[in-house]
Amino acid sequence: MGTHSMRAAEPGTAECAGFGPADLTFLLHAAADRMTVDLDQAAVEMGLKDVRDWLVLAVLGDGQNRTQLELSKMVCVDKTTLISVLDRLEHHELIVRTADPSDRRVRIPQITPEGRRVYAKFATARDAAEARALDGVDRDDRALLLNLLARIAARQDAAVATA
Amino acid sequence: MGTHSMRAAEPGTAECAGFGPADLTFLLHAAADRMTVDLDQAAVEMGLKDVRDWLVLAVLGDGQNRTQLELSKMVCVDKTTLISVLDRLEHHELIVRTADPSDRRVRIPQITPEGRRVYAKFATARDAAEARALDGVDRDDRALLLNLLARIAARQDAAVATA
DNA sequence: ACAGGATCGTCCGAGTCCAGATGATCTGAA
DNA sequence: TTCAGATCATCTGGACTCGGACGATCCTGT
Repeated sequence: MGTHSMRAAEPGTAECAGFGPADLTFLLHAAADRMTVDLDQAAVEMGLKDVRDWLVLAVLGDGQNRTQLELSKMVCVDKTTLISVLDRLEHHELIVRTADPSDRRVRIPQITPEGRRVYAKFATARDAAEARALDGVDRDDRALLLNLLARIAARQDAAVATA
Repeated sequence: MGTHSMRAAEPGTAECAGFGPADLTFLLHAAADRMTVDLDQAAVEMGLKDVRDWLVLAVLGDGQNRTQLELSKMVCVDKTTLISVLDRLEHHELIVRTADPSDRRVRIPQITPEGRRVYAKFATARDAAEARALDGVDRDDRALLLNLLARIAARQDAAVATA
């Protein structure tokens, strides 16, 4: 996309009428959309706005210090958009922006205890959603799925190859 | 989403820094994003705007008559957004909006010969992108991947279950 | 025949997104 | 030191998105 959404057509009632081209890109979007519908709903139920809010908490959860810029790359959200996410999380006191003593430009977002609590709560909703999505799929196949997805997601470059 | 983007952070140079939570939803988005970066680029190179433009052509390709509403559900694009896509495609004479003789409300978008030509051209770019993404993955695993994705994408309801 | 309601495509307005600019700060070379 | 250029977070303007409203049309019951 550059960058465009390809987001769900019908959020709540979301149809995304069960098929479409057996196209990898299409199926990835459709599947992602489907999951997001569930998780966004769970998010609002516990005071967040989006799955993205939760993803940020998830990344922050490991306690490693990260620049906002690093964070934006990790969660695949534009740096300018991330600002509003962090503003919201900070307002709800789920994170705090601390100053980096060694570089006064950067702000290090850190998760608060309350943030951890919300994160954990949301995690169970996520597990439930994944369980529903993969109902009847055995452990090996699930592992393979995640493996392949991670592989595709990790292909940093490739496009530049021919250049 | 309802509906939000979770789109790529850095479109062109797109990083989406190689990892993130081993979370199904996250990986789906990241993988979809990665594919989209490649395909969007291919799209603009041949005069389209988005992968979505191409997806519409793909769905229209089978020659079946479809309502714009049906179409919007199929490609997972909001019905109002689809209008601008169709406007653009029509302007480039890749599709035409024909009238349904049996219902004067509906308009049946149909692909033109030129549309088919562009579609076919894009298909090779898509194949190349998929080949790059799944390089080194054997045939069985690819089939399983597509299978599982289709399965997740097809889960129409589920959310309404508890209600 | 007709009214009430559903469904089609389209439009509008409020909200969201992002490319690029801005200001503050760091780094390295002179 | 000083200064030019990189890099951080943030802001801003213009584009995009989508929920809800709209006219046109169809359908069903009476």
